[in-house]
Amino acid sequence: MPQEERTIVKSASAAEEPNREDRGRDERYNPHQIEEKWFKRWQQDSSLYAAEPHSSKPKYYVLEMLPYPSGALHMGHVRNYAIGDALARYMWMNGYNVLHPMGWDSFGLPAENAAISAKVPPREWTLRNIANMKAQMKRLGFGYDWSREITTCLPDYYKWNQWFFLKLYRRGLAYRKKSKVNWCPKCATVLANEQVVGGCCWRHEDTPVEQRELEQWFLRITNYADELLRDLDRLPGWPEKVRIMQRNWIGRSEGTLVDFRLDGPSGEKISVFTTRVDTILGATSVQLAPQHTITEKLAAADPELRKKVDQLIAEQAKAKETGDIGNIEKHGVNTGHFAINPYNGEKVPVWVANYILMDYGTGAIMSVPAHDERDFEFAKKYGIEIRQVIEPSVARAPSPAKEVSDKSVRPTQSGEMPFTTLAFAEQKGFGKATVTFRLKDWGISRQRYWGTPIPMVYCDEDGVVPVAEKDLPVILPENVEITLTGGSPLVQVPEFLNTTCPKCGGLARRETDTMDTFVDSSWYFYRYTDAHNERAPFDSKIAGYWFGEKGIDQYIGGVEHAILHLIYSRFWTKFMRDLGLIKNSEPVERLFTQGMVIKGGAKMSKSLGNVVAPDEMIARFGADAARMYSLFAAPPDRDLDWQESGIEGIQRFLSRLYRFVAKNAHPNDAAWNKSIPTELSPEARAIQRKLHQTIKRVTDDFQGRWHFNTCIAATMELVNELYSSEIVGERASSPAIPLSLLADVQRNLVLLLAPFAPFLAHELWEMLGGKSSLLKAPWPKYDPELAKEEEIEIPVQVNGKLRGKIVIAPGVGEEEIKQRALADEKFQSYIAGKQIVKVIFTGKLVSIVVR
RNA sequence: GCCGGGAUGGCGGAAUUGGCAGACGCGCUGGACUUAGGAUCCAGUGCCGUAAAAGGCGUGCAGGUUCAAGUCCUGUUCCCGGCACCA
Repeated sequence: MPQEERTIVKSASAAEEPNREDRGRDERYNPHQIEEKWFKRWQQDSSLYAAEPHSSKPKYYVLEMLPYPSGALHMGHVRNYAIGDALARYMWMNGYNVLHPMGWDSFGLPAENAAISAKVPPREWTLRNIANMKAQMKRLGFGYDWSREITTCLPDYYKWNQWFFLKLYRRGLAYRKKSKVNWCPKCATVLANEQVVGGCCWRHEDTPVEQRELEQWFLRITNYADELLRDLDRLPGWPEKVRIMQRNWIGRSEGTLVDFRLDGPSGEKISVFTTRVDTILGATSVQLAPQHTITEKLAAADPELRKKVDQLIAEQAKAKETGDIGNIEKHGVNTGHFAINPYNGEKVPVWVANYILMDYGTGAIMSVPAHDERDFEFAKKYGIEIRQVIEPSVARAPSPAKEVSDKSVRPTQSGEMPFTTLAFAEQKGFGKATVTFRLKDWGISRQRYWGTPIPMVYCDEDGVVPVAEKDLPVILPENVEITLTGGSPLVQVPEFLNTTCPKCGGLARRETDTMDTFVDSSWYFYRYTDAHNERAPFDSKIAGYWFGEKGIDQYIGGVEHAILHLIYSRFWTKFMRDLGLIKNSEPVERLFTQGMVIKGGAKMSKSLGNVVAPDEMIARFGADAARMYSLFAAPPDRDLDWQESGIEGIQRFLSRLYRFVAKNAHPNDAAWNKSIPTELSPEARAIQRKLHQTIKRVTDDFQGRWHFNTCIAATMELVNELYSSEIVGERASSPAIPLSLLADVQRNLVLLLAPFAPFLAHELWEMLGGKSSLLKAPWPKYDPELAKEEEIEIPVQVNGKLRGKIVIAPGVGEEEIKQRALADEKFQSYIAGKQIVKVIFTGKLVSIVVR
């Protein structure tokens, strides 16, 4: 690592103190030297972070989301992995058998883009990036079990994607359908609806998505829609925020499908979905999405209408583009045709409107202006009749009752009608109760090279035929030219394309589409448990051990994956359960979503020029400081504003700690390992008390709230106390404290910091004479007796205002405390001559109320 | 527009159950050490006020409940994230 050596030299010279004898070189904290030393040692022992296959210890599976190997880690990764690593180390120290793996989500478009721009084959580019990022992770000291590393773009992994696909196909959960798909002209590929951001490609945010019709493979995630929804209630370890987002994404809605008919010789059906079939007599128009098939037909015969519809489509696209579809200025056009209300035979006008979305429900609605605000707004704008048919009318709309026309049906109470109207519809056969979901089937076909080949074959004789399991994997060919033109590059590879039919042995074509990379990440965490299995994706027993009944103990990642990745993973888990591979129904018991790393209030981005590179931070401050700062600057669930001066502060703290231990470690002294005397001087006792209070605070904040920032702050306080103490700090000429206590304080302090700054902690542990490995040294315990204060300050309020404090010994009774407060001279000016209404003591504070 | 989260000193943040607002870090000010300090150590640092005190004000804004509110309630503004006019 020549680059790092250079920085070591640089930083050493920057802090150089030529020929100063008063401070030995040993006392200066040199993170690069320390980190290099431990880096080398840890390199030599691959079993260090390995999970035990058979263990009497309780298991703990801690997982961070695997990265896409884009080339280098960014600060968001560092933060994510610093959180996970701190937790893994904490659990190791608490005696758990910890599984803490890492891998690479290594299929995907950027590799193809790199192939085009840099002329590097995707595989080579990807593997090079992986090597670089893996080195960065090791340099940062993250404790992963690399023997379980998975790389999704390699055949030993993607073979099982194909295997799963065949299972899905056999169960009818994978199917082909022709459908309009989102087409990104830049990627020259199809995007899932979920991958469209504001009408634009999620990767090319300024490229509007076009619509094309293609034959696609879909996975029937909707078969699991109800279960995916229901089980959200069984995930108390997930942030409420994420559960709500998923609930909204699934979007279950109970209502009625009603068939209107187009008035005219064709009498075509117009199905509408409504949750308020009880208002159907108030329907005064039917509204179609601009892309509706009936819209298309009517427009085909009417050039004027065609023009207007095209404009509506353009408006809708524009609104989607700006992400403002929810706020679209409503426009519509009257087709001049009518639809027949099946309930009363009434003819109502058929409109086409820009706010009706083709991809929700049936793409058509009945418009009931008196009982729906949006319909009301539209009707007012275009002068469509508003007819109230039930009580009450639309909430908050300005009294539409006034505009009820002569044709009003007598209003009934809301809720009276749905049952009878629905029953009537079902009896007459023009409507039925329906549950719709917003969730759509998962389109996984990609017209890309760098992905898992879909293991299907097209034969002129036998049609669509699955590849035989024994012939897996279908290997992705190498040396493929990537072009930007549409269609999959695999079409251009005859050796791949041309094959034989598994059924008849005749000539056949392979499927040239590859799979969405969300397939890879939907089940990767099971593979970690048994990463080298060649006969199955994983062994059920082994996965069963690590997943238990509830899944991964703790999953940590960015909130941006709250919906897609996490809902696909949940679906895949349920599917694998139904296959009999696993017992758990959910993949993740506890989920943690960390905040973003920002700089100057803005997301880090190349265009803003505010990107902070981890390598640079490591070079300047060391890995420990970089990791620790990312935990200190904010609680982990909040956004973190990266401040250079902040990480300098952390480095200062680590230096302070290092110097203290360098000066106060005396492991060869006979008194060092003796037991701590029970009788201590008040000064020594104060240090001991602070230590035990610190252990309590760090443990509580780590365990309960994950507020690593306050954990670290607590250890800072302890170090400050040590420095300012009269008996050990700089002020003390020689330590006037029992060496055994001095040893105890330092050892515990180092243990408390081990999850956050592993390099320095190991170095100091060694300096303190630690023999066993720090990694699995037991987490410190505090003694509540030793943590107890000897005197307690009780604040005293008079009429709600703080007026001073009294000092009491622990154990003094409530009455005495009240009396002491009332009698105290300090408060006489506030209470003398006034009537004391009451005195409150709550255990923390005395409150005197006077009149 | 809907859903979710947030707003606390000059800055990042702390305050875990309604009980001392501002822990810890940064920055700033002063001092010590020093040829030097951008190293290190010590002290101070919410705002107004004062020679110093006393005193007053203070958690986006306006109200409310309470002996007591950053924390609970009602209303409201702004910022961030997500989204779906979802019928």
